[in-house]
Amino acid sequence: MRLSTKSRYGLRAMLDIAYNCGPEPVQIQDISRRQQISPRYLEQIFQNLKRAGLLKSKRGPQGGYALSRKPGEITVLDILNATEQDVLLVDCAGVTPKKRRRKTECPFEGNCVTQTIWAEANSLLDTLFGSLTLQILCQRALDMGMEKEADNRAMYYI
Amino acid sequence: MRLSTKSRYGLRAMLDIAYNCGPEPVQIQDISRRQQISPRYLEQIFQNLKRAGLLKSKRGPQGGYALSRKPGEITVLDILNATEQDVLLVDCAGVTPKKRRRKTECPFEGNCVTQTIWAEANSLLDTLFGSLTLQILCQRALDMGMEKEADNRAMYYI
DNA sequence: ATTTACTTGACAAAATTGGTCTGTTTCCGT
DNA sequence: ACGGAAACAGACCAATTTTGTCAAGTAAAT
Repeated sequence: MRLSTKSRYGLRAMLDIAYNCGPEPVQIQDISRRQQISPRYLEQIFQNLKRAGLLKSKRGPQGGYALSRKPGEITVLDILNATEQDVLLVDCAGVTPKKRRRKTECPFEGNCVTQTIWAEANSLLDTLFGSLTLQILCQRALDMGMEKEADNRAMYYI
Repeated sequence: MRLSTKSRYGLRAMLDIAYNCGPEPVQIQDISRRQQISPRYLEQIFQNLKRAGLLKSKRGPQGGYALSRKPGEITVLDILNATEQDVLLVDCAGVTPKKRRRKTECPFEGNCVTQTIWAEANSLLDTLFGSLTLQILCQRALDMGMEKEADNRAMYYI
């Protein structure tokens, strides 16, 4: 019952972009440096986020990644869905798991009390994560006094 | 972010005991048969539950396991804590993980926005699971019309 | 053209999960 | 007292997942 690092890193990275950058694209390197995440691994995570339509990318010099929607329109749930392959606590509780794994079909399908519990837990988490947008997180970061690093890549070329 | 089978099986087994049996001990075999769980594996799970003080055992013939407290005094959270080694979604969000693993110390300890989110989620789950007792689950099972198998082991010796 | 950066996908070490097996200890009924 | 029924302890193992790394390409901008 642990979140994968992909999810944790993914959220950190997305928040980093929302917090530090405007609509212009940021390079992997920058995020990697600020968030202390291996650039290779970040690439991989960003692929997931891109496929999910949360990021858009631009190639070539001065390229990079940018949010494809406004921070207020991206929820933590969106990000988790993109990075976690099992968002649900338990297979049998959800209607449609992304991977139809179900190798061990539960023999008590339908009349299982414990199922109802896991379903409750899932819906609780969905509600929470679905209500948290990147905008809200940015606000919190501001309140916590997290310093904002201006997007001054040029600085490194002086 | 999935629950281990130990937790799921553990809860099913505990509910089974609470639902089907009185204070007299039940054998692994019976639960195994009713819940379709490998007896060997169940043994292992029951060790955890026993160490956590949720089950008491009796050896020898007519031995078995029984709840060590009343069903109203055992919560789902108790069971998860006993069977899951990581109840928390994320290491850095909890004060005291059972295993002090922390190999990858988070570089943003303390001033990390995402931490607050995981902490919120954890506390939400704790509240839910902590409020659900075996008694409540038994009631639900009754309401769902789950048939109760009387503890008639003698039946098999006719 | 060349530089820069994204893309794809193979590879792999390490941890975890899910489960079995062997043997030991304890206790009950006869 | 003794034989068997059960719990107990712990080693063991295969499969999967996680957490990455690496190399070789491909697209875009200058």
